Amino acid sequence: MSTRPARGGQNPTMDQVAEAAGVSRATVSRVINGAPSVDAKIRDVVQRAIAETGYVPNIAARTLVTRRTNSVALVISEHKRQNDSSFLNRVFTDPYFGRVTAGATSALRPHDIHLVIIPTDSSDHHHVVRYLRQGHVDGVLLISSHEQDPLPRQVHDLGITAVVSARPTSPIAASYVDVDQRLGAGLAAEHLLSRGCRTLATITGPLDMPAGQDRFDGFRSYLASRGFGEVPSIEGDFTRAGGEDCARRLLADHPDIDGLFVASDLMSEGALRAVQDLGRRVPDDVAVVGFDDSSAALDCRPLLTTVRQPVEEMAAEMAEVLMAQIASPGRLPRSVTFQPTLVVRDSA
Amino acid sequence: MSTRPARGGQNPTMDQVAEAAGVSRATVSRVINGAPSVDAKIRDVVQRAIAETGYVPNIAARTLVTRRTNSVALVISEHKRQNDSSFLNRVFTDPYFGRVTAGATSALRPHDIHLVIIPTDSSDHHHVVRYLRQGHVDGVLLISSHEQDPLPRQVHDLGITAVVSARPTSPIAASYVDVDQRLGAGLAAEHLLSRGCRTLATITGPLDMPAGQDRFDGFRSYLASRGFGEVPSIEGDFTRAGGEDCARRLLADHPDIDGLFVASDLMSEGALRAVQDLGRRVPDDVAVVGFDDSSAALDCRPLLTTVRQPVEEMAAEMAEVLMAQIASPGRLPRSVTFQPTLVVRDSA
DNA sequence: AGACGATCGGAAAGCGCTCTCACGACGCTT
DNA sequence: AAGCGTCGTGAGAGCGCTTTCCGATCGTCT
Repeated sequence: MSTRPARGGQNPTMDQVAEAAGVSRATVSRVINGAPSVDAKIRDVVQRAIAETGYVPNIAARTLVTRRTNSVALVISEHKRQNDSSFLNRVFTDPYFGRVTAGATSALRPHDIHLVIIPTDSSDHHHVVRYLRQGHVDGVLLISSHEQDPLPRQVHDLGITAVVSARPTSPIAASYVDVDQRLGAGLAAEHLLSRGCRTLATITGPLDMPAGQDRFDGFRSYLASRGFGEVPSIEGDFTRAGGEDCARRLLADHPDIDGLFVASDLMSEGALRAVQDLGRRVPDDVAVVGFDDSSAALDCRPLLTTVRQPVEEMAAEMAEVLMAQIASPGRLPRSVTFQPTLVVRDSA
Repeated sequence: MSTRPARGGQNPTMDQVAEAAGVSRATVSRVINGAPSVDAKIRDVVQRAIAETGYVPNIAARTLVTRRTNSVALVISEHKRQNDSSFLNRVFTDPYFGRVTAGATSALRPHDIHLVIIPTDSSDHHHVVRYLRQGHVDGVLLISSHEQDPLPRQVHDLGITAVVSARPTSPIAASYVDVDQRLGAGLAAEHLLSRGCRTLATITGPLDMPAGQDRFDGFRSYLASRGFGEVPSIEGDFTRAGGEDCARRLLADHPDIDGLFVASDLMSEGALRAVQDLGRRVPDDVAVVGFDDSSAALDCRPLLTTVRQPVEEMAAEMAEVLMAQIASPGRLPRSVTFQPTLVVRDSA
């Protein structure tokens, strides 16, 4: 910190370190990259020189020759809805993305790989694509939740190394990590049934998202397998306010509901509020099961019983798969599916 | 999209474009960088060649010579609290950061500058510092809300071009953008008084954050200037759950409160719920004024009257100042202060 | 018609790094 | 003692781009 670089405020280069240490540039490079074949004494001298000069490698130069940037992008591709001033508000308001970031970071950190977070909506895709093509990153973790999203296909066609957050809806040969959504929804249904609920209903996610669709299907098929017919349902939007609104309407139309499966914790939080505002007790009058097990589940009163999606682990796995893919480009794509679990708390 | 690059899957280089267009590499470079002295016909030919080959400039090579990356970092430096499994959860749960991102992006986009979002807590600072020193970005937008945060000073000492989100607590010569916090709190106090409230109280932000401290001070000084003495206060944590808890305790100790200033919208949301759970009507029994005017204000019932902080505009201004600083490195640091305004809705 | 300036394209030098290759020194075998 | 392999180091090419410097070409003025 004391010794500031020479060269008119510019950072010192490897040549200067080499000169200071009395060795060649190649040796400095070897020390920095941890090559094993460097004499211990020389390594010390070089390291001292590095410290003295305050040398930091210039990654542009390094990237130019290694073709590795040691960073990967986390692209959060969201769909812009109407009456949604900024999709960034949604991204920065839903705990899901924080969990993804945390999980990915934890896997990447040990390998000294940086995570570049890039939220994007459809108006923005070409910017992102350009960014990716310019070689800023070695690969992409692509969080794409919308069925119609063209980004996964684009990224794939461009030959950009990527791992997607869910099974792609169009048949492209890409690696992805997912949770068994249908199983999770079945778990919720089973639990509601087992605690004696007989008049079930569900607030689904947006049905143009695979996650919304699959959870809805999973819920219905489980009930069908147990001899139940169709149950009331209403399509939500994965937001707190939306959940509240849906619950209110659902209960207005079907006052006898005693068990409710809500396809996300955030919506559950709103739903819980509506149910209780309407004078019903939770879980005695209406039992509620959410989906996610995010921090929102703990913000609920009563505490939310919910289907746990191991988002952090899934994101970490995505990162692992991506790193493997980057290391061996010829590698065949593969998919990993995680099993959800039921977390029983107070709401059901 | 049809013509895939040659060179064994590698991206095409400028040389290949030059050959395809029948010109020299220099001319291709000029076309790409919009140099004025290129003949229109030649420019067309080159552009066609670029399209045909699917050429995308390699930014590592470009950065190496220009010493510009055309991206800036948005470093969100948060303090890790106890009982906080992941600080990322806070970052991705508070609408504030989405607004910052949106504002910065809008200013940067026209200049084709990328925003690299980097959330960090104290355990992580050296990673971030290394990232910044390696030259990944041309400058930094530093969102640092905590008084003790060493990052602003570190960044400054390292000579990294940066703009900070609030007046630095230690006296360093850095550019910053801020809102007049005290004025905003005064606005809230004035409004409560003007609508007839006489027994005021406040839920503050964390008092180790300048924002928390200043809003508290501003509120008290305004009241003092109107002849009021000390009012009940309780320190919150800028979270929804914290706000609810604080309101509950405040009202338990001081049942006669009829006007409440809550130092953030997120806390207001919780406080509003607590107040109403306790059987008080809002605003008739207790009037509530928040601070931020974020999306949370519209999630409140009743809709929240709040002090608007123009976060998007502030972030955009930060980006502008940063770009100016990058363009002319010798430029003296400057600060810009925005004025808050009162947004009257239904809660007060 | 000649000369001069303006305009435009090309050659080539590097930006800072990695990594292959060559080479000297040393220790071992035969 | 001569030959061989091994280890540690240095020299140098080259990654893909920008940019300066020059030369060529054109138009214009006297």
